[in-house]
Amino acid sequence: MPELPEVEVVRRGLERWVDGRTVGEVEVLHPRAVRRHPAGGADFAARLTGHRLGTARRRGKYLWIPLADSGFSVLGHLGMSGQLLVQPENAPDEKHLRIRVRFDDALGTELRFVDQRTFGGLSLHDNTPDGLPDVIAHIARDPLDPEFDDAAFQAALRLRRTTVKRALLDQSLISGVGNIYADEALWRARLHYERPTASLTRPRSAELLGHVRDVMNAALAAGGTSFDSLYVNVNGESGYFDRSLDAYGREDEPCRRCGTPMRRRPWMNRSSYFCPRCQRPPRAAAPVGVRA
DNA sequence: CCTGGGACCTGACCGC
DNA sequence: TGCGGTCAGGTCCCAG
Repeated sequence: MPELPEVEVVRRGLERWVDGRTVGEVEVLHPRAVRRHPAGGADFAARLTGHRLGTARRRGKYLWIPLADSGFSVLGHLGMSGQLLVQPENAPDEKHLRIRVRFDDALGTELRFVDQRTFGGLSLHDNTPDGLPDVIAHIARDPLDPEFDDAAFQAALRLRRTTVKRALLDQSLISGVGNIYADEALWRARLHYERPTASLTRPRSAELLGHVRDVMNAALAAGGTSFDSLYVNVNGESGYFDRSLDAYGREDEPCRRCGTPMRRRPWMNRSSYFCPRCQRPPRAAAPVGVRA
């Protein structure tokens, strides 16, 4: 479930609570939680034990902790329902506790990976020369990365033969955007989710990118978006940006700009929320790829 | 190559 | 009360 702002909130929690600590013992309680670690749970636990954790980093929705004394990292993805929690050692196990990391110190807390739907997980990977776990080399920089290349993104967008929301969710083009913030940015930009990317002018795509950044920064300032206790920071607390959403989840409620009831449309096994007046569907165009 | 559709999971909720 | 259908914030893999 979590998108970039929620993952960043978690990263900051890790930076504060586990930075510099040495791993004492690792328990893998569900094999799916380490399915991206091909050598399996026992290998994951053995290779992680004894290492000192460095400062947590993030690209898009991926998080990783470089090991301070080695050339590899613990990579994490929260999937749809994953949580990384720093809990007192004596706190009862969560129902969906999948991995426990104890530390070799006297602070009395441990790191827990909890995940109801098991789409997320942890794994160990060698770092590339630029300090990125090798398996996420294909993930694009995210829009809050100072080195994100706006011009390259806009150019790539125009070359795609797809629709704008699909492009926003394509993590190899721009990372960190998920279903909520895609709908929010499109609403702010007054763009329908099915607008062909090739029809976006440079000013339009620049404006859209600006809205993506604005909505993510605003969500970050509110501690992220959360509708229930499924998404929380490392201390188990929810963010409150859900109160500021303009599009996502607002079916039949009035558009905050024009008052027209918002609509929900099934879209790629999920939903798209939009204002039918502010975000007009694209006119049926000539089939893409047809030449005169 | 690129694009779109389905698979992978558990649980909550709704109507019958 | 139970049952079946739908929905949920993501990513990967494969067919075309």
